[in-house]
Amino acid sequence: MPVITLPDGSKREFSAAVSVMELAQDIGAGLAKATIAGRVDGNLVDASEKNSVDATVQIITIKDEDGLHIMRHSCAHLLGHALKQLYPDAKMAIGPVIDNGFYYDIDSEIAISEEDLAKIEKRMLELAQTKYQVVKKITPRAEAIQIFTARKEDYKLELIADMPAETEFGLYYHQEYIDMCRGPHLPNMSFIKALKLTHVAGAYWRGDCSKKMLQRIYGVSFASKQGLKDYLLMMEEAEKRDHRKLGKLLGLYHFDEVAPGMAFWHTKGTTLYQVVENYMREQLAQSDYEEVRTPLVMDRAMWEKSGHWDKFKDNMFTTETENRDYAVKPMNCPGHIQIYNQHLRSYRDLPVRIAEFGLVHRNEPSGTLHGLMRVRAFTQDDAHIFCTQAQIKTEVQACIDLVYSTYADFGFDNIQVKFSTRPKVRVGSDAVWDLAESALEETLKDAKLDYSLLPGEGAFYGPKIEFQLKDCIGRVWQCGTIQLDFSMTQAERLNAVYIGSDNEKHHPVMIHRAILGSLERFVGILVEHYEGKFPTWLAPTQIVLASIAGVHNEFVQQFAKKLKKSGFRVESDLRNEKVGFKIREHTLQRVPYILVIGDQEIENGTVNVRARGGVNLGSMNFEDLSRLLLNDVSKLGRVVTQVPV
RNA sequence: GCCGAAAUAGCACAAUUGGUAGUGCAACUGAUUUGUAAUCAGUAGGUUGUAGGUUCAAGUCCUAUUUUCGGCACCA
Repeated sequence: MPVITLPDGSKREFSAAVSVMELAQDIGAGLAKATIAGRVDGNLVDASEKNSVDATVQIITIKDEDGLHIMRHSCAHLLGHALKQLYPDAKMAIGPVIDNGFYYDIDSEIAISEEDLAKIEKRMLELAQTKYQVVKKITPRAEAIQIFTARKEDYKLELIADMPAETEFGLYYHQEYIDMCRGPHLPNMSFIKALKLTHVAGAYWRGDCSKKMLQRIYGVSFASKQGLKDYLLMMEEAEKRDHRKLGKLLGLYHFDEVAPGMAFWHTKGTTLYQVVENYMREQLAQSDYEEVRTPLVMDRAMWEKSGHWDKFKDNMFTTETENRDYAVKPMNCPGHIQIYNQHLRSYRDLPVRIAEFGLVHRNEPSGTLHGLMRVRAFTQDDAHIFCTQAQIKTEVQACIDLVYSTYADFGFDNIQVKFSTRPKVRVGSDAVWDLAESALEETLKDAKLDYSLLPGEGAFYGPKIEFQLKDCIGRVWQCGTIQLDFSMTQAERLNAVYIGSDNEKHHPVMIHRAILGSLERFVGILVEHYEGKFPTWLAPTQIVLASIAGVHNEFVQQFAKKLKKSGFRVESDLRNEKVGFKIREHTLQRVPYILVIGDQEIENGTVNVRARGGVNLGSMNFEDLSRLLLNDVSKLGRVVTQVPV
């Protein structure tokens, strides 16, 4: 006699075990029709699952987040169902839910092309429209093995083999198609109304590059056709922000076959880059760093000693001359230790903070290159802080503070924090790693940051905190990082020392930190974040002066000269074109201010100010305009909502 | 690196079953002297990523290669 408590607190009593679906029918036919699954005492279950004891039950419909999730998961099954009809020899691996959608990994001799997706999608929708019922059968282990053996589903068998403790498995019957899953799933495929298979790509079985590469079919699905439409439109809009497209359109940088993964910065891109770099340089000065420059190429022996050669040589560019081997630096730390070691340090000198806008080269695998986000040559706003163990917390905290104030100035407020611990390939003893990890995590906790753990993702010399930002389509990129290193300074590595108050030699702890990370990547993120509509302090060209006719050109040039003298980045457009044409071009170039100058302005000694977004701020003289511009520049990127559109 | 796809004028794109490589913008020349998102006319621009091959004939088919794109693995 189960008593079921509903979320509103009301209770219903049943004479026998009752399923979620039966409960929904008891409440009303409409609800039953909308029922996807249930949450019984907090656990998600299929709508068909019987419950014989007292419980709290929530009915899940497509309107619930869980309902949408379940529907997407069932979409993966539907994909399997359709795919096996079209490609009977395909073997199904795994088909989980991801953000906005789902994928299924399959193994097939036949390569599925993007064109084939439309065909599969069509079959999926046809199958969904038959409104067939999904039947779940809890199946004993031996029988499940028998079923998948008969069906030649090798990957399902491997999954079963990897769960030796399980005695039974949930098999979902989609007409003739059978999939194995914990569930829950839709009771009926007609809930699926809006889906699209988006792309197909390779993916290693179980994410292991030593295993076979499967074909992964990605799809998205929504509760309504409008939801899908909105999503596709949003993606289309997001792709317009792509820094590779905008970089070309705005004349910021380009890439060339002669140097794959290395940017050619054009003058406007260079300006943007320098504004970012100089901003950071100012922060360094305020935070008591000393800036240095170290060689790009250093003797291979030094890299062997530092541990880089052993752990990192596959990613290093090398060169050789006069029978001596060199490597191009992939990191700045060894160079900074050379500078640290140039004189004997006292404990009174610590912490020593050595910073460099360090150009590093890393021979990244060809398949990883991605615009400015993943390159082979990039400049880190790098620094190494040499300190005592007692100083770690204060120094790490200062770095965290610098990350947050910097990101706020650039207009970012959505920052993901990750804490990465010891990787398989590493230097240093476990005792040292214990020390480093706990020191870093403790600071992270004290800073009250919301972070997630990435076990095994640390640097080879120490654990790290990562600060990640998202690109236009939601891909996450690591930018800032703080890494704790007890190893590199040891005698057997690069042997950095200081004399302690006990008059003995000690090895300092080294904190590796970058705030922006790579200047290249950070600029790429900035381009996408602002869609090229940079706040005035960052805009490569801040002001364009447009003359109406040739007779106005002299005044324009004088006015432009005055603005330049005041430190603004100014262009004059004196071309023999209509002012509408000029405005269109500079609007497309996302210039924050366009100054229009004709007879009226010259007569009054003013300029007519058109702000980005088409707002006419009226005519003003040089002093008023300077005040306006200075005020705008001083805001940096902090007030995101006030960026002109 | 792995799987799949793509590469045509400075840029964005066309080019039937293999049959004379085009259009728009940009560039250049001329006219126009212009008031807040495109003035008009004309001219020029290409070994179709590179290297081979098949064919009477290749942008199109085949092979190799480079780069790019989407993922995967990697990411100090």
